[in-house]
Amino acid sequence: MGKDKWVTMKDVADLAKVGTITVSRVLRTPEKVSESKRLRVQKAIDDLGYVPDNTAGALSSSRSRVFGAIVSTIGDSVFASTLDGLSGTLRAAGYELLLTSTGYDPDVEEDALRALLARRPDGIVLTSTSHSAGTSKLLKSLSIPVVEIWQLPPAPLDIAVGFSNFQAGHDMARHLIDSGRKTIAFLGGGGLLDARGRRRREGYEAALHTAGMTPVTWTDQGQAVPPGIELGAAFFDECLKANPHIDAVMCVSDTVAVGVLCEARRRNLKVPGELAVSGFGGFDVARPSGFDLTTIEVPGTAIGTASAQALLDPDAARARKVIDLGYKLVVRGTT
Amino acid sequence: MGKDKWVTMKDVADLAKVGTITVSRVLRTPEKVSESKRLRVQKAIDDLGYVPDNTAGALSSSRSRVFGAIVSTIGDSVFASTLDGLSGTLRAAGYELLLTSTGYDPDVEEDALRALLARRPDGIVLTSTSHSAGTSKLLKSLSIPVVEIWQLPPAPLDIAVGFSNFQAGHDMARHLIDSGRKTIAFLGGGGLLDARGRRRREGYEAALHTAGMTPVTWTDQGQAVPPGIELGAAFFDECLKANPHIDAVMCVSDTVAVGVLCEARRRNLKVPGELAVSGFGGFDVARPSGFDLTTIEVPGTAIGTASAQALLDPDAARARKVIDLGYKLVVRGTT
DNA sequence: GTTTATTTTGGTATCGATACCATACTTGAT
DNA sequence: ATCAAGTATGGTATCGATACCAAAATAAAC
Repeated sequence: MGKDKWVTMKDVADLAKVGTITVSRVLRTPEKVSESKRLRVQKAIDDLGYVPDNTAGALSSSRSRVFGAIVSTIGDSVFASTLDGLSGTLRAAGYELLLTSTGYDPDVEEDALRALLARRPDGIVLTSTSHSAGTSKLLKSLSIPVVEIWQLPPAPLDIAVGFSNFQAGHDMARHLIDSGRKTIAFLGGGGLLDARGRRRREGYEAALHTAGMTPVTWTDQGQAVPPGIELGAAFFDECLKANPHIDAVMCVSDTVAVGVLCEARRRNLKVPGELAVSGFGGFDVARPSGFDLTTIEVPGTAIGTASAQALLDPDAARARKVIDLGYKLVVRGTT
Repeated sequence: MGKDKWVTMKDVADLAKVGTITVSRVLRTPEKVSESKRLRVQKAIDDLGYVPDNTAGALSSSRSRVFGAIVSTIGDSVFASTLDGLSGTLRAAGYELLLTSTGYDPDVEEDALRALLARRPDGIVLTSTSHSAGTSKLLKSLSIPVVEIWQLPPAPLDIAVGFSNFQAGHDMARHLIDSGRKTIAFLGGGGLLDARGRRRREGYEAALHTAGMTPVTWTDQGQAVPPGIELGAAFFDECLKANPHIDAVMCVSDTVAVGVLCEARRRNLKVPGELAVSGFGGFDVARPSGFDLTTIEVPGTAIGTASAQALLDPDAARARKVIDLGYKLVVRGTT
């Protein structure tokens, strides 16, 4: 076992023959310390292998230099790119990321938030935009920046970074309508758990409504996890039984779309001749699958870096309030 | 905006007419407090909306209830499942996870570690097993558990959780040899960055050597990121030019294997008739791709939960030192 | 050379919870 | 009724860094 004693700032100060506060300044605001002392202190730090204690610093300065993030799952590749962007940008600025996942259980969110707040973070990132009453109350009482990412909420609590799922769903539906499809179904996005998918579906419904068409949606209300490939195939199978003359399927995600495409291939349906298929995501399973899927590409990493900047400079971000990074409708071979 | 004042433990104690220490005990060791006082304190906590300050608690108890993790990238789906397992198990035990990514830059590791140690974590998880001299020195001087995950190192610093990449590479090569392949190439795993992939390749080389066969490896030494699908296809293309009579390709990852399979399809090579292809990973792109890929499945989530347990009960874990969770050779349609 | 502005430096109180020790209060046994 | 053993409770010092203010050193201005 190693030594249990940490070198303290006082040890460094004594060795360098300065006051502790000077050591503190060398680390935080080196430009305010004369060169000679700065070098002496730096040498003492190196010699002793001093590692500052931020828990103490956080207590006295009430700035923890930590940001908290609450995501549904880390494994969800959607958030993974965002987290990379976030963590990278924050680390470069000397901050750390405290990560909590709720595992798609909305009841966990408030608990997770309380646990996070106990660490007195300098800011919080949330990936969900609908919160329980307790959560909202808690968030509103905070004086730290709160950044809601991915889905742009109608009334952001503080700062929002993302894009409009509704608009994206609407655009994709328009694309299918404009390319002459007559019966367009929507698969997935039913669960209350996934507000983002639901908004996409609502965009789809609005577009069809405007065009005088009847929405056909197929979803498993009770799902506890986001639908996978198998589920996509099954949805499509059932959906086709109920509505045989469907000529386009808009999917809540690329994963579901790949399932549909597999099932379509099995049935020898010509894509896009007899059936158009679209996805959503643009960076997960679509490319490796080899299906040349029409999809909506979302700016995952950009959301990460933009929200990091919002956390680091909340006033600048608050001036904009809602930072819409848009998305890209990528038309490829399946429509 | 909002109020800037946090409710303190003293406020709760005053309202409940008890000492601060009793409030502390209600939160940490409720069984040591009489029922009447416990209820009174609990009510005061709820009424005031008290959120404890763990930064203060960490300072006085020198237990931060935070664990640190250093990963190469969060986005890498390989670690994502592990992180989910880790974070989930830790949160259930009342701990938080401080996450840092090095972005495949080994020089960053020591910096990241220092930054992490400044938060005085109760334990550390590392995804890399070869460390700089400075990093090793730092790690050895710690009295907290250090868990190295994924690749089992020959000499673990403290506790190791994972499986043997060498053994896995060896097994897969044996499988190809046993099924009668004569010229087996290995794609990828060359970069110094990816110690895990390199170990797989070394296992492959050992197996071929034992069988009296000549290894054919193809890799881009200078790569800064793990090879993707396109690179897999390109590797295979070049490799085939140099060695036309290859009848099996063992890939460092599923992603590379999918690239090879795409290229093989383009060239009308019969799989597995003319060419056998194997991957590694078992949970990322292989399934969605629709190729029925023979691969090695690795216990991603299990590594996460097992390392969480190791952090929470280091003494039990240290008794085993190395926790080998194994892997699964899954023979499917491509070999 | 003296005064004024500016920079550099250190002492001490403080942040909020917990450890440690001492005291008050139970309970059960004699 | 008394004492021992155990449990419940509170007072106070403490963790390590930073804020705040005051003092000292230096530079600039006349």
